[in-house]
This record gives sequence, structure tokens and C-alpha cells, in this order.
Amino acid sequence: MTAEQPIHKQPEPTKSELEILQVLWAHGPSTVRFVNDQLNEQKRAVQYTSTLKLMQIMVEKQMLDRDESSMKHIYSAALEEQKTKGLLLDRFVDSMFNGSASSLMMQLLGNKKTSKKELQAMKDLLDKMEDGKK
Amino acid sequence: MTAEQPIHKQPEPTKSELEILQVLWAHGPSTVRFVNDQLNEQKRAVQYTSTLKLMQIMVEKQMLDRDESSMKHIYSAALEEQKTKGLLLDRFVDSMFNGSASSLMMQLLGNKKTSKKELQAMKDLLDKMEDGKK
DNA sequence: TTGTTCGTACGAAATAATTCCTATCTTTAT
DNA sequence: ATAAAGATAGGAATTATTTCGTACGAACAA
Repeated sequence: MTAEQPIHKQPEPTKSELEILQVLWAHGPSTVRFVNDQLNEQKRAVQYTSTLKLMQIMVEKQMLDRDESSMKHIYSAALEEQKTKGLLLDRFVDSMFNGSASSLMMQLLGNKKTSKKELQAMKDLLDKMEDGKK
Repeated sequence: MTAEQPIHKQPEPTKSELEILQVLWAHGPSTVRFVNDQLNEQKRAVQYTSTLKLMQIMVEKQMLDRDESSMKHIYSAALEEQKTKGLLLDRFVDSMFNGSASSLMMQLLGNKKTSKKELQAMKDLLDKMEDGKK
């Protein structure tokens, strides 16, 4: 029996791919030019054709959709933001904290970088959940 | 001037390197044989020499220490568990959730895979913190 | 002693991810 | 018409990561 295509196992975006997805999630469908500008402003120096190439690859991998109707192709995220982040978070928790979300929390709380505001926000969140269940 | 060693910017362990670190963190100083067995039992098939090679590289990168006094070298994690996990978590939060820990929480809470037990554990954690502050 | 087992070292191949050069086409301004 | 600006396509080079074959030494059992 030959190797079956799993047909759908969500592909894991690489770091660079994730950067691009973030731009598209944040700003909606965009041209390569726009994405590239964003990356250069917010992240790091990168050549236009590098961004282009990567986005083309991402279309092949079905991570992005492309509208070619006009000369300036418009790219949009084919992966859902929530779903994708949830998946990556899951894998992160699995590999780093043995699947324990509360362990991750502990790490987060013990972390200097987590501000008081953030802590408060988290408490509020949990409280809200609690209310919802009553 | 030749390229200066940055002397200390914590190197980012790759996925495979992280697997090895996890074993060492969990079990303490170990031989390659032991680490390799663990990986094969708990993760995936991998050849002894592959694990060996990677661990050697990690020594070069100063992620591991090696005791060569006996024939069977004993490797131990040179990176602190808490510190490393904290750092990786930080970077993860930054790249995925724009630095917002509470956003990550939301994602975690909206996640089917997070069990009720975990949720309870998290609440307890926050409660404990609250108590501590009073 | 001699062969089998278990260890390390080293090099190199395989794979994955990233970057960018060059060619070529379209649009636009002169 | 022609040149300049801006776009895509594709190949190739580079870098990073991972995997493993081969060589060889040390320990141990027969």
C-alpha cells in the first residue's frame, strides 16, 4: 500500500509564514507590496521578492488564497486565525508543558514580563467564565 | 575585526533539541543511550547516532554539559528549565498574541482540549495569588 | 586471544526553510 | 513610441536542521 495523503492535517506554518499570516489576519486581503512593507516596518528587513516567493509557496500549501483577476494579485489567509492559533497553542502546550494548560499558566504567572494589567484581565476572564456556568 | 561572540543571547532550541532537553530536565543527567531510548518510547523512532550527534552539537552550543570522565559520557542540561520555558513562552506570546498573555488565556479557554480539571487548577492558581497579595 | 557488544567521532547526505537574482510582462508617464 | 516603474515567475544559492553510515576504540564474555 502506498503512502496515503492524509488529505487534511493542518500544515504547521513556519515562523516566517506566521509573520505573513499575522499581517493578513490583521489587515485583511492584501497585495505582496503591502505585506512586505508591513514586515519591513514592524519586523525586519526583507526583500520584496523574498516575501513574494514565500507567499507563492504558501498558496501552493493552501495556506493562502490568491485573487489573480487584476495584475496586482490579492492574497488572503486561507487558514482561520482562531483555529490556527488554537492548534499552535495546543502543540506548544503539549511539547513544552506536557499538555498541561495550568502548568503553562504557572509559568506565565511566574513571569516578570506579565504585567499587573494582564493578570487582572485574566482574573476577570475566569470570573466571567464562572458566572457563565452558574 | 572577526565576528565577536555575542557571549550571551540565549540560543533558541530547535524542536528536536527541546525534546532532548525535556528528557534531561525530567530525568536528570543521562547517557545518550538513555535519552535515545526515551525518545523512541515516548516520541518517535530515531537512530542512536542521530541522538548522539544532536547532543554533541548541543554541547557545542552550550545547551548541554558533558562529563567525559567515564567511557559513557553523561550529559546534563546547561539551560535552566524555568528560564528556558519562560523565554520560549515569552517569544510565543509575542509572536502569536502580540505580547498579550490574556489573549493567550482566552485562546486557551476557548479551546476544547482544555479539560475542566485544568480550568479548575487555573482558577485555584489565580485565587492563591490573590490570597497571597492580601 | 578473539569476537561480539556498546560506546564515541566524524563526515556527509537529505530535508526544510529562507533569501534573492534575473527575466519578462504590464502599466504609466513623457 | 519609448522609457521608467512596478508586477509576477522561476530558478538557484544559502543557511539551518536533521538523520544516519562508517570507522574505530574499549569492555566483556567465551
